[in-house]
Amino acid sequence: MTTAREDPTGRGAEQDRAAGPTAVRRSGPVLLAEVAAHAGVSLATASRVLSGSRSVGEPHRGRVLAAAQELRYTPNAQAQAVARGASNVVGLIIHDVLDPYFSSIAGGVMRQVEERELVVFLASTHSDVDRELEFVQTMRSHRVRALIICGSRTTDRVHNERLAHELEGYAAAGGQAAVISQDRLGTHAVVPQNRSGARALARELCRLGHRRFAVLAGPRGLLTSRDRLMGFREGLTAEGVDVADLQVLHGEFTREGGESLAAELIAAGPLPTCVFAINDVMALGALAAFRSAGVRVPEDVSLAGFDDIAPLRDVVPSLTSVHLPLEEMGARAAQLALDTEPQTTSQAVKVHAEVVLRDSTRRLA
Amino acid sequence: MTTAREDPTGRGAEQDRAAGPTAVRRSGPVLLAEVAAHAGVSLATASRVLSGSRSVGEPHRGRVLAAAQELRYTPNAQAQAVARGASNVVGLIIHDVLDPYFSSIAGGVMRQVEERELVVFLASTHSDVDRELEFVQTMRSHRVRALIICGSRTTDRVHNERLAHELEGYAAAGGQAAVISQDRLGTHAVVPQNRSGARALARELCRLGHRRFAVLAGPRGLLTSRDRLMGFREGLTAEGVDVADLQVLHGEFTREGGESLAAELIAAGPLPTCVFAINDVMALGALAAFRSAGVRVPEDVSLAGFDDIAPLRDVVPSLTSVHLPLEEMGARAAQLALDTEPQTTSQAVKVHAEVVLRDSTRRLA
DNA sequence: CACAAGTGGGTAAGCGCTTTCTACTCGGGG
DNA sequence: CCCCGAGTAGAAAGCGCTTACCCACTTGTG
Repeated sequence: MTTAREDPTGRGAEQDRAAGPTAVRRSGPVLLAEVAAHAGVSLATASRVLSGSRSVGEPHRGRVLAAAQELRYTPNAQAQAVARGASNVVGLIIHDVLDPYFSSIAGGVMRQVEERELVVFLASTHSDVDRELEFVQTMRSHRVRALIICGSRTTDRVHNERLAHELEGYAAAGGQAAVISQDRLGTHAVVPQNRSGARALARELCRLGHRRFAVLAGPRGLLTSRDRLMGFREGLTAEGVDVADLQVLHGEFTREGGESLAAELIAAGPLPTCVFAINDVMALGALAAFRSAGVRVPEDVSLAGFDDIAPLRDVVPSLTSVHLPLEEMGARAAQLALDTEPQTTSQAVKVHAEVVLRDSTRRLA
Repeated sequence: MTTAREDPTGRGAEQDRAAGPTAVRRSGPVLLAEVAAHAGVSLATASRVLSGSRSVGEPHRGRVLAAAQELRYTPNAQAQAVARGASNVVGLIIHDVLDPYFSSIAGGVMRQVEERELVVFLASTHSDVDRELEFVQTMRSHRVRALIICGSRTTDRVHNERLAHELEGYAAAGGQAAVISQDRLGTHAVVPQNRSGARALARELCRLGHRRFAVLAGPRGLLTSRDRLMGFREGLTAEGVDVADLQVLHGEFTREGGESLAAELIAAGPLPTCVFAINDVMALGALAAFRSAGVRVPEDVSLAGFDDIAPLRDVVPSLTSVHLPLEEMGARAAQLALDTEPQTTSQAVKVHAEVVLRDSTRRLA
């Protein structure tokens, strides 16, 4: 009784009387076994030639290479991963590719990944915590060798615990993870200095003569938003501004969020002299709202954002913001996850946030 | 020699009496075999419960689920793919995540992919044809069930043939591919009507009274650029404008490209009344160049772009462009690649390009 | 009450690779 | 002349999982 093992090509040994080149083509990808058969060597030898794991003598080596070429053989990466017990894929979880904040970070990650000849699994959560969790699972399932999660963390305790639990499982299985924005998940972390950046921004704005501020903040539970707001308050206090009458409006962390909050602000009555949108995307929305309401920036109101995203370059008036090296942050996170030895304790890299004053914030007379 | 291999649970094969604290934990992920052992059932049963491939009776079913939960089992997706002979990953090849044109398309693709509970491999070529080829190989290697390639195709014959060859191999192995921008690769295609869009744009601009134009075009070999230029020329001719003195400058297909071409244009002497940048990213660069040279848009020169990318919303003056439903194009490509039966002949979907006149192009007196 | 059809469990044969182990051929030193 | 590596090929045992196949056991039916 012939077992399939003895017929490496996967074709029937019996039916295939003329086992030569005219053999019936199986459908689907070409197998290593077919290459080996074509070259007249064993499976092991073919494997060794193609993956270069051991030297193979010249008569054989050339034949295998030729056969692979001729048959257009492409190794099955999944099978290789299973056999080797190690994959060469990296997971990247972001909120949304369409948001410049995330695409910049993704760009930085991609560069690092490409340098190492790995591939990346991209998943976007659209700010849904359940999807986030689900994706971490998926990534674990695919045994990604490194996992990078970026996107503002929340104060949602239940979710954070679940996530930490999941990441622990991932780490236990030998995976490396890096989170951008928060370092309380037991993984490596790249942490932008949101609080001190916002503090510095408040100081600069006060020095321009502003005293009456409004903040367009993100959802209450968002850490990034909370930290920046906190820093901003501290900065104001330090400059002697009474924080009691600081207007704080909470809304979505998006362009639309910024737009509608600004509209609210306009409708609410006398504008403050300066508005701080907690991130640039919201600032752009606010700018649009101001423009369509006939409120001039910076003549009627000054406007500042945070992140210094790329599209800011083309906006008039140029927007004051707090610069974060987004691509570099992505790259850094990738490095942490990729270049650290598995058993090392997790590292946290702080990223400086630098105030950049531009035309959207004017000096008060 | 490790005996642990022969006993997947890492515990005694018989009763679990010796288990407990002394159990030797293997490192790495939890295996299905461990779950099965923990639940006291066979590997097959555990597999059936977890993947739901066959009904399993209640005493066992519950035990397996509990064991999986307790041990935090996560199936090895790679091994599943190998065993099942089918993967659930989709490949997406773009030029650059940082370019809004591509990130929009990617957004559309992602949505479709997520709806189907698949994952995506993202690769960016940075406009390097060799990398493109390489990535197609990689994707083949990973046996992605669908592959979406987007990014302007070139006239480079050698490369196109290699690519077509590679894609043929991919298709032969049962893969589905869709290309955005060109339909000559034997795959499904989503083809924006670049030529007719540019033609319509030319007509509208002429109707605004413009006669003297300059085109900031991309690299000569780029099909997208070539088609748009051709359409623009046709449109001008149709409106009775002599194409002979149309200024055409070739440069990079990027913001910097647009910026330096515009600078060249300014330096070269008297400006035409209207400049057509072959895509929006270049238009934004041109706008910046004009601004810093003190050339007012649209007072001194009108400016139009193509694609209608998202960041255009925040630019002043609002930019005239030719709208392409980018996200939808990505979604459409994903659908073609994912919902078509393998043996069907490849389809080409044409995408209408709609002129949108805005403030950057003025009517001449 | 024998018999076909239907359930649900285990055994083991795969999936397409890698890698260990074994076997064999050579060239030299004792 | 034999024995000992060195070097290289092949057989086969994995990798972690799915599933065909088999069998013991219900049920329902004539």
